[in-house]
Amino acid sequence: MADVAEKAGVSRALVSIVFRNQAGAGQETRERVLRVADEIGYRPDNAARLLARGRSRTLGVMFTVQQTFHTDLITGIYPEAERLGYDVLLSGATHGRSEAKAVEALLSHRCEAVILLGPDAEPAFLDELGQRTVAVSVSRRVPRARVDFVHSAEGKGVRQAMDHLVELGHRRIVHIDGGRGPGSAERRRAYRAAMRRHGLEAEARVIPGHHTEESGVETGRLLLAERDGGRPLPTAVLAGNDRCAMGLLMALTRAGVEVPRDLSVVGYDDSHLSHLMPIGLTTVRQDALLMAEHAVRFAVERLEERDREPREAVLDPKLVVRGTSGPAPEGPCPA
Amino acid sequence: MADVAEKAGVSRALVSIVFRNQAGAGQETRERVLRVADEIGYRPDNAARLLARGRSRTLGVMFTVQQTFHTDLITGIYPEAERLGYDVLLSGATHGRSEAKAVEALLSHRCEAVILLGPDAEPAFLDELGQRTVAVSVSRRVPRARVDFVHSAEGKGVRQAMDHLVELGHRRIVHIDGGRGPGSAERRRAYRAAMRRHGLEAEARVIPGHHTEESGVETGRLLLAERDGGRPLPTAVLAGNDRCAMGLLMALTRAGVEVPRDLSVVGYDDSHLSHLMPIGLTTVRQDALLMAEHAVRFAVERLEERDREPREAVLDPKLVVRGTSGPAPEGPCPA
DNA sequence: GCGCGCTACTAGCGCGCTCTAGTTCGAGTA
DNA sequence: TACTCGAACTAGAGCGCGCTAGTAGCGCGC
Repeated sequence: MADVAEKAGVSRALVSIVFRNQAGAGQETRERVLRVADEIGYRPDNAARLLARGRSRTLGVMFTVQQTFHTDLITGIYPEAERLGYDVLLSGATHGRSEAKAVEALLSHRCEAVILLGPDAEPAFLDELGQRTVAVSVSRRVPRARVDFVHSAEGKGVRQAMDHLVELGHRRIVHIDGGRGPGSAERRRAYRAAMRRHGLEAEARVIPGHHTEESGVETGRLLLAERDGGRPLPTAVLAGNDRCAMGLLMALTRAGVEVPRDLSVVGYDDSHLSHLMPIGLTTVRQDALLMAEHAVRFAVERLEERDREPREAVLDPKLVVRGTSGPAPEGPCPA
Repeated sequence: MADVAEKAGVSRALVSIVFRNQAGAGQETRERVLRVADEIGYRPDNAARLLARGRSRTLGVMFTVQQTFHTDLITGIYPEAERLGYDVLLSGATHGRSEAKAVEALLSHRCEAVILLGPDAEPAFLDELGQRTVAVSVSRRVPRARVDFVHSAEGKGVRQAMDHLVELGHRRIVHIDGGRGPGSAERRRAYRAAMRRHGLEAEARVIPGHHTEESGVETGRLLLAERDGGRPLPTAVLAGNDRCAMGLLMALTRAGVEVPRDLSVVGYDDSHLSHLMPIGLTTVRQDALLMAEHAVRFAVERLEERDREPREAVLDPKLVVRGTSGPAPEGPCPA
C-alpha cells in the first residue's frame, strides 16, 4: 500500500480512500491510484482491513458437506449476502470435523454472524453460540436459544403429502423418522396428526432412521424382511427426507418391488436429487432460495440492530407430485 | 488478550506463548492463563494473528457447489490439512458467482495457496494465478501453467470401462462428451483410442455434452428421436461423468428403455450418486480421498519450499461394475 | 481584505496479535 | 564465590490497514 502511495505520489490514506470507494479523492487521482495498484499487483489485505475497522462484514456459514439441500441453500446465500454488502465464509462439517470445530473456524476468522444449515448440535451449544454472537439456524428449531430461525412449515408439508397419499387410497402409510435431523420432530408429529385426522391411527407407524441413503436402505431391508415373515408391506412410505427416500427406493427396486405400483414413496426437500430418479421422486419442496435470503437478512438485521430479538421465518412448502406416488395397490377406498 | 494477561498476572507476550503452545511458559502459568481466558471468554483473533505473523497457514479451496464429487474431495481435504497444521477456507463457485470471484475471495482472506477443484477457468487465468500464488488444480489439466496438478489417469479408467463393455459384446458404444469439463479431453481421446484398438473405429461416435444431469437428459432425448427416425440406439453409452449418466438413465427409463437389457450405461467419478440408482451405476471410481491428500500435500510442500517446481500426481482409477452394464442386446460377438 | 465553506489531501494512532531481543532468577559448575 | 546457563518471563516494535483530526488551497460573498 505504501508502495502504491509513493508511486502514485499520494499518501497511504488517499490510497485507502480510493480502495474503499469513499468520497474525498479527485477523479483523476482515483484513476491513477488504481492504475498504479494494478501495475504493482497490489490488492488490499482483508485480515488487516478487518483488524483495522473492527467490523469484518463477513457472514460465516456452517454446512454439512454431502447434504445436497445445503448446497442449494449456499447458492442462495451468496448473492443475498453480496447484495447487502457482506462477505461469506464457508465451513463444512464432515465426518471427523464436528460442527463445533467448523463453527470455531468461522468465529476465529472474525465472522460477525453464523448461519447454521441444519445444525445437529446440542441446544446448549447453540444457545451459548447465540449469546456469544449473532446466529441463525436454518431448518432446525432450537427451542429456547437466542438464535434466529428459518424453516419451512414442516407440518403443512407433511399434511399435503399425507392428504395426497390418502386421496390415492393409501391407508398403511409408514413414516421413516429422521432421528435428530433438522425438522424431524415436526415431521413426525405432523405425520401422527395426519394419520389421526384420517382415522388411520391404528395404522400409524414410525420407523426410526435418519437423513441418509443408508437409513433408507436399512428400512427397505427391514420392510422386506417383515414381508417375508408374513407382515404385509405398507402401501406408502413417507421418508424423512429425499436422501432417505432414495435409499429406500434403491433397496425396494432391487428386490423387485415396483414403485409406485406396489408401493408409493414420498420424500422431503426436493433437493436436486429428486428429479434424478428415472421416474422422479414425489417430494415436498422447500424453497431453498427464499430460505437462504431470510437467513442472511435475519443475520444482517440483527447485526445492524444489536438488541433486536431473534425472529422466526416459516415458509410454506409445496408438495411436488412426481412418479413415485400412485394409487394404493388395493385401489381407492375413501376412509 | 490484555485483560487475560492482567487477570492472570502475566504479560501479553506470555499469553501469546501459551495460546501458541510454544515453549517458554511454566506448566502452572499455562494452566492459569488458559483458565482465566476461558472465564473471560477470550479467543485469539485470527485476523490479527495472520496479520502479525505474516503467514496465515491457510489453504483456500475453490469448488463448485452442486458437484457432488467436490464434496467428496473436501471431505478428504480437511483432515489432511489439519494434519499438516493448515487451516482451510472454502469458497464456492455458483451460478452468478464466477470462479474468479471465488478465488479472489480466498486470496483476499490471505490464503497462502489455492486448491481448485475441477476449475473451468481460462488457462491464462490459471497461469496468472499460479504465478501469483501457489495453486493446485484437481481434475483439470492446465498445460503450461505454473500449477500443481492432481488427477486420475483418465485414459486408464476409460480403457477399463471400454474393455468391460466390449467384453460384454457391445460394439455400438457412444461417448457423451464432457465439453470443457475437467478430464473431458482425456476421456474423449481415450474413448477414441479404445474404439480403434477394438477395431470399432467405424462405430465411434462422440456426442457433445457437459457434466450435468441436463446434458444426459438431452442426449437421451436425442438418441430416442434418432431411434424413432430409424437409426438404431447404441447398445452402450459411456457418459462424461456420473451426473450425465444419471440424466441419461432418467430420460431413457422414462421412455421405456430398459437398462441394462436394452442398453448399458457407464458413468465416471463414482460420486455418491452412483450407488443411489436402484440398480447401481457402473462407473469409474476416482479415489477422492487420495486425490485430496495429494492436493493438500502439493500445496503445502510448494509453500514450504517456494522455488520447487509444480508437480503432477496421476492416480489409478478403477472400474466399479454395478447394475447399469450388461451383455449387449445382440449377445456377445467377439470382435 | 477577511472569513467562510468546500474539496483534496495527509499525519499518525491503534486494531489484536507475533516475534525479536532482551531481563531476571535460581540451579549447576569450576 | 564467581561464573554460566537455561527456563520463565517481558518490553516494545511492527504486521497492513481504517479512521479521526487535521492542513492546504481555492472560489465565494460581503
